[in-house]
Amino acid sequence: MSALDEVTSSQPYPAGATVVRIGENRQYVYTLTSGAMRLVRTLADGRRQFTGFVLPGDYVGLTGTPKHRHDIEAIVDSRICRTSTAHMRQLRERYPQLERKLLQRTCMELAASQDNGLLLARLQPSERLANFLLRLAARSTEPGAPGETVALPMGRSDIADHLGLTMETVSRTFTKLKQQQLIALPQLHLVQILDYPGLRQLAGDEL
Amino acid sequence: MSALDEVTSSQPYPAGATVVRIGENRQYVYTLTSGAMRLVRTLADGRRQFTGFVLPGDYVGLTGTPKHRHDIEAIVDSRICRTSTAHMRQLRERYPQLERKLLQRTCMELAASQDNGLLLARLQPSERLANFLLRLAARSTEPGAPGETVALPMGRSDIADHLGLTMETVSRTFTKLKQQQLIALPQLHLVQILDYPGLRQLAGDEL
DNA sequence: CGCAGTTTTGATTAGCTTCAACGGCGGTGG
DNA sequence: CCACCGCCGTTGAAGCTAATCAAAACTGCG
Repeated sequence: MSALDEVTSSQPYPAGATVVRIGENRQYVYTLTSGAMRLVRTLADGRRQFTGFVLPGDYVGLTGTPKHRHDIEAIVDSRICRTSTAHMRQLRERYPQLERKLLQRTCMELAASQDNGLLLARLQPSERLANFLLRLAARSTEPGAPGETVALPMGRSDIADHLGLTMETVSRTFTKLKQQQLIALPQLHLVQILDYPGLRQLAGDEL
Repeated sequence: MSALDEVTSSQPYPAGATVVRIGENRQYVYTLTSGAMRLVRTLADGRRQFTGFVLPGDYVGLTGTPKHRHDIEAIVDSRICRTSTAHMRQLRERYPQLERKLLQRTCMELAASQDNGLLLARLQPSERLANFLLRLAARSTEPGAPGETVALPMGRSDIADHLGLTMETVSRTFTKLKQQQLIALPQLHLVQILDYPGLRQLAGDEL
């Protein structure tokens, strides 16, 4: 009963709130039910990079490490469910095959992180943004549908910090993709993919 | 007996040889016994990034994915041992705690990859190189010993492809660090760390 | 000793960042 | 309900850093 309580309790966080700080002991595993969050790494002088964004349905904190390796911040008003790590431990003991699932998940994350490495090391701004938009599209609806519309809960500077650029460059790149008729921006936080193959080619295909 | 054979057989690879190609099915897990290798991702137009380097004692291919996600190339003449994945599977069934070890390993790799993301996204060339040298130093001998000397089996362009720079920039950055008395270069492929704290500070400490 | 490949160094270019100003949107208070 | 204010995003101009292009120096090797 208490375990169920844990799973179903949904905590609200206002935009800008910090859910966990880097280095804190992991006490819970979280699932985002609504809103959006970012995984943040910061340097002493303020330079930072967002390892990724958390969208509804995503898990976070589901790792093998004893401490959190990111700050987790709410981008907009959000709600998350949490499960205690103690409970997770019980589950893992009871269902050993979970261990394997977890390993597979982590391997997928590792692959994604390494893809991101190539992106940051070698891709041009327009290629990075194309990549980002396609990944976001793949997470929301079924990809490839022409005229697909994708929500951008995060601001331009959030995208910049994820892609290793400045806000200005992100903005300029958006208008460039718009001019090339690859995308349309019906609203600030809404992207319509006009030319899926073109965007995919720009993104470097395989990535 | 055949299992032992597998473990102990050591295969030679000449410099430049490709051990596995990206996308191939994983048939073996490898351990490097001598030499050095690189983990390569390449774009269609030739741009590439090296996810990491493999040094003697390192494992490679120890993942939960069914296919290799990198090309693996020998940098210098190398020898590797290999174990079939079938054998690994047996081991994992017999020793369930291996699964957990594997998960921990993968989480460490994930953390390292994400650190590298921040490096590629936000660090300046000198900061990147300082980071790289310190990580290399940490892998060879006990770190912090002043006057420590680190071997660089890879060439300058390999370092460039790992750090998201060009060969020229890497070379210039080496001479810069040399002029700042942070390092010395007794030979092309040998770095002596003169000012460990200074290098660490340049590298961004926490990373 | 000479050659080939790699590295270093130099000059130039291009692209991103920085700095700065403008515009649009939403929220708040009158 | 409207006007004002502040924030975020866009756009513009200038500066700087790393990439590019090119040549010289060094290293290892035959």
